[in-house]
Amino acid sequence: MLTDYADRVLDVVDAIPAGRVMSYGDIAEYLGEGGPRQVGRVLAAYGGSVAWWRVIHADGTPAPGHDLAALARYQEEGTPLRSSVPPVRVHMREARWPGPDSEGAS
DNA sequence: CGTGTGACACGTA
DNA sequence: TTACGTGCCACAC
Repeated sequence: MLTDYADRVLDVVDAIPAGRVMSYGDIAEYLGEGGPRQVGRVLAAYGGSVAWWRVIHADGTPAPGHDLAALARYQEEGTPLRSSVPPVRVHMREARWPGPDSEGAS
């Protein structure tokens, strides 16, 4: 059963375009509720249905245990990386995505 | 109902 | 740059 909050999180993650990423805190801030822990918990539970690798820490490091899988996606998606080997780090300054709002923004 | 833990973030050393 | 401590919220025990 997907809670309303989980549904919002998954919706935002699914909206992240290839080559772009968002931090847990960014998503929580975009939704305006909960916190980075809640976002992470949702992805850990239902992340299997979304591009969880596009959701990473504020440092640019992917989820622990899946850093290699995420790395493969980044190389495939063309995500700007600062480090191609562990500790895998995404170039947040360039890859950070403002949110779905930027798609229809004037 | 108290304690521990976690796919986090931030400040400071 | 890494390491440590603290605040945050939700959940398992």
